[in-house]
Amino acid sequence: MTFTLDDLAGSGPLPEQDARTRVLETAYRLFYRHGLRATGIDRIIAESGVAKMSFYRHFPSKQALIDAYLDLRHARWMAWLEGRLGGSSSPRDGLAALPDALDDWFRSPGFRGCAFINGHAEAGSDAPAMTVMHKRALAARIEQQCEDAGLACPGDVAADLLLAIEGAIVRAQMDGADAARGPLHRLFARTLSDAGGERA
Amino acid sequence: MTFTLDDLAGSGPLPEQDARTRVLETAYRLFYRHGLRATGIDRIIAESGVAKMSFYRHFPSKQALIDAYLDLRHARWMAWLEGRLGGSSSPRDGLAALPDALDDWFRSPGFRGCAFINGHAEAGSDAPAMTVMHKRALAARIEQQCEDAGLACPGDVAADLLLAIEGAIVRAQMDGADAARGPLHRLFARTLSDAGGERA
DNA sequence: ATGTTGACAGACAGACCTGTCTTGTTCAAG
DNA sequence: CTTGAACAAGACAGGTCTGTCTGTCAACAT
Repeated sequence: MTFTLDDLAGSGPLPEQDARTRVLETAYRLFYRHGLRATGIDRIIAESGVAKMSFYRHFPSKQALIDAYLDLRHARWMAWLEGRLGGSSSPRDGLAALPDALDDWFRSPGFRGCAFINGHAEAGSDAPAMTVMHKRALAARIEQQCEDAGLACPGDVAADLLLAIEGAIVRAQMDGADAARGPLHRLFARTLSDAGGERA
Repeated sequence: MTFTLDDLAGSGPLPEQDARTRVLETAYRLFYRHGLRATGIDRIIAESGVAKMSFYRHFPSKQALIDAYLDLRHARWMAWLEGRLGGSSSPRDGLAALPDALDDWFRSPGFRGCAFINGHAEAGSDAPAMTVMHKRALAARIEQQCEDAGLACPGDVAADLLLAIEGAIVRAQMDGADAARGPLHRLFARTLSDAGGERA
């Protein structure tokens, strides 16, 4: 399944959900759209239609909510990647389909870059464990896909692709999806070509 | 000249400088190290040894100081790039020398990513003009270097290199310089090779 | 000598942010 | 029916943030 990543939380949370879910979904939307520091507890509480004490019953602090948000973001992002990677017939085609998948993401209405890159940038000099963890997991997943595809030097290829992915996310965030599309496709084609597959 | 980018403001500002310079240099160091929102006016004032009214005489608001900081950062970064780009004998060698230059930056003590990517991430949904401007200027400079080097499709090559540069900065920031070094060199080599030069 | 200019020191206001507490309501299990 | 858990609404405290204001001082030009 290939649901979009940022649309699904675009509208307000359903009032049918329980308090914790409403808070988390509202935080998911506001944290991603406006940033961690710029989003105050009061706004999350107001927009999720929840009492302050209900919030603090489920999340002992704002930091706990941020952690839960990043956990959820990680789970959804990896599930989205899995859907896009596994949608092709072969592991190598799955890798080759990544640029188009990312391009779809870049053009989705609520796109505002990678939540973990943004979170890391906001965190300043203190190291946020979750953001690094997400990138490590992504790197491991890409490398596994390279191994499954039988590419030469899967570690190097995965590192190259990952660097291109990060660059494309940043380019799309700052200069629009069109600025990332061409370079990302070319860099992927060259890297996969060098790794032993046929050139597109 | 190839001065480092983040070291020079590592120690406190010299008390001999005038108030505006001391404020700006302190902001340069604190904004980059801890982020824009996390750095309060009071701290900048205290660490620069300046009166609050002196600060507000030179900068009408915190946003004005942020703008001045980004201006200074842009000027210094482009000057650094110019020194690294022009240090080689030919324009093409200048491009080929970029991965090593960036690697030096990634390993410099105060490195914490690109100030403009970080600033853009902090700004949230409102568009900060300065951050986009910096990337446009960088793109134009790289493209000009590609033209000077006589490469085929200089626009495409410059876009590819720029995407690799952004990716390397993010990878180095989140996972260390070693995570960026190999992929950046390989992506540069492949791109320059495809553009008509000899392969390293 | 006197006025001007720039700077230092710090109090202060108003807004915002996190987190605690109080009060009242709903609803379901015992 | 009673009891207790989850929840809504909102006051409150303590801190921090930006930006304004009042004084004081030293250098310097007229």
